[in-house]
Amino acid sequence: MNKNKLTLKDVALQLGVSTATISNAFNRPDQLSAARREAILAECEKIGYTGPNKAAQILRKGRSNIVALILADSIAYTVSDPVASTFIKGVSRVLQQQGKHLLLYAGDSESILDVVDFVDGFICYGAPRNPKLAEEVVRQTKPAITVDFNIDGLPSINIDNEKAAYEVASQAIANDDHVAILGLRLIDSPSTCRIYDSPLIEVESSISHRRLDGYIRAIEEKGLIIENDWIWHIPESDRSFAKQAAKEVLHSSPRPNTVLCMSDIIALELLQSALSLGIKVPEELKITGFDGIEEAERTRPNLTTVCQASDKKGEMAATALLESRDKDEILPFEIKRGETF
Amino acid sequence: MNKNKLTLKDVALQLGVSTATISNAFNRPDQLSAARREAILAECEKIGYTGPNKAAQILRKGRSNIVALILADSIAYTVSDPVASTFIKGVSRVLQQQGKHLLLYAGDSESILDVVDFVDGFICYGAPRNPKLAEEVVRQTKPAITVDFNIDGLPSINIDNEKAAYEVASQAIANDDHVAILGLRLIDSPSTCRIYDSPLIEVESSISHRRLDGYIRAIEEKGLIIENDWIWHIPESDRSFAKQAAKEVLHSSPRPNTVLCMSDIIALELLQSALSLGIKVPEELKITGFDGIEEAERTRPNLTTVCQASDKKGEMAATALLESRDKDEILPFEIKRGETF
DNA sequence: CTGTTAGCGCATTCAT
DNA sequence: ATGAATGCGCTAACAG
Repeated sequence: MNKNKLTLKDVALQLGVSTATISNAFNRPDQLSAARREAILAECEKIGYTGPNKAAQILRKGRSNIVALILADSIAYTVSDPVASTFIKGVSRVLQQQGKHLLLYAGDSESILDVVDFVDGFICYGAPRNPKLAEEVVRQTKPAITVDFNIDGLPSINIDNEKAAYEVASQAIANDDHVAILGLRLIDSPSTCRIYDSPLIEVESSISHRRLDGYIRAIEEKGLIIENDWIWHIPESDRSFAKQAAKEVLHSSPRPNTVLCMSDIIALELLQSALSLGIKVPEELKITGFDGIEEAERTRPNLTTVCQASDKKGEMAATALLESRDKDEILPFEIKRGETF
Repeated sequence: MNKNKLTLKDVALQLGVSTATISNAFNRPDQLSAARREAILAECEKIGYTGPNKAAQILRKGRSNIVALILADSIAYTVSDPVASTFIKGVSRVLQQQGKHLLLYAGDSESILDVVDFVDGFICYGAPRNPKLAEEVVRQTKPAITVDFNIDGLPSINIDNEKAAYEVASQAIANDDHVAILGLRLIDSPSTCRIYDSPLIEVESSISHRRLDGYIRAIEEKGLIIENDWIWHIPESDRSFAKQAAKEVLHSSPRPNTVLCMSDIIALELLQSALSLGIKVPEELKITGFDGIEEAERTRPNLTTVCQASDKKGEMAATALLESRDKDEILPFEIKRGETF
């Protein structure tokens, strides 16, 4: 038994036909008679040739069937985030169904240059932590699509974050409430803190700032105002950061009775902290979340939140990329009324 | 501006040097003077050549820097499983650090043939749902390693599941207990059920069966016996399946007062079901889990479980693959005593 | 329907 | 330290 892999040429030689015929047997059934094709494939099977070398095909065809999913953060962080992993779920479902492969690409990598040549396209899920990646995606020529943020001329998939935030806040807030906001990545700080007068970061296309806009619109519409020291910045949707923020809010005086949270993870930490302090939810504290993760339905009381169907978003992103759709999509959201107000 | 990508040849021509020199400038710094190299790289930067085409490199060098992680199940299922995603976390950390890329490969795919030619190696995390994949992994020649199961001559990474199960069970069980087991993938059934006399599946290398062995050894050592109708089969570590099983156990008579669960997800569902029925844990019901997921520490009461450091396992798997270590590893585990017994 | 040929873009001898 | 030539394994044109 020969350990050296058979090549198309070897096989052609052995079967006494030309390389093109073997190639066609595998790639273009219409180029030869079914009988001949069957015979050839059977022979190949017998001699242990499993088909044309994929590496060579990639070079030759310029297509690999690999799609890169560029994440906002490291892979490590992303796979343990329920929203992101639900998105990945949707993406992977479509890709697998279409015979495509999924390459996970960290948003804090140096560069996409080492995959751009062999990948078929890019799905960018959230603004990559390393902004250089976004620039590189624009500069290259493979199809690409962004989700939850925008890049120059690329099609994008989003929900209307401003409107969603506005709606959930509107429903939660009463005219005489004292409102606080637990925000996500609002300013450039590695730790949880009130934003005070710190400059907001990447304000243009940041979903957090759209949500902030929506919250503030709702607040002002009730005739209230919110000062910057009642707005917290949380560097990432991580439980321990969130817990810190929750603690600060609940121990600040006067204690807010309505807290708008920019993610369910944050809201759940706040909820748990509040309960363990004996604060009654929603009587003494109303809470809204954002995202609609599964865990938020399981808690008691369950969370009122903005449901965005992340898996659908993933499916849509993959589909849009594969069909090279070119227009932006705004996906619907749904306010899911729970028991936290 | 030329939209056609520059090739090594183009650049060589423009700079008036040979292609080999350009290639060496990028790949083999020792083959030319530092000064010359710098000059060439600078020129390349200026004319917009970002380096040798990776697709061509894959063919030429036979290396892509892509590692395939073959999962037991679909990607969709796997990313939302806390144990698996923790494992991925560990893998990805090492890969990123080594400049390797991660291709997620579903265990229910048809075949690995369409990636085997360009991938640098395989990490197989759990026995793939499609057993053909495991065979294909053996037959091919790229480095490969298995985790949580075994394949023929491949190195593997495991914990001693039998011993871990034995230890946690030993600690939990008292001499006059009535014990039940909530098992995972014990028989070939798509739904939750007691195993009765159904034939056990893939008994040899299945971690579930090793755990079962350990549980039973502990039980018998206490002078007890467990009948097959007190052992449940749960098709996958999924909350709704687990909830069903929990319900069955808690409503069976006589109700067991000790339940050994083969995953934390299962244990957590049981815990929650028990509490909502007003059953006191651990006074009326002792529960053990398996895995040591984060959520199991957060619950009240928190779970007594077998902690296996899945992220370390992932790191170890990636490292072992990249360094082509050839021997099996048995990783340590730790019984984490919580409040559920 | 089949065979011949010319690259895809590069890395690596082997000369110089 | 450098340049010319060879082929990694395949596919798409084209010719027959």
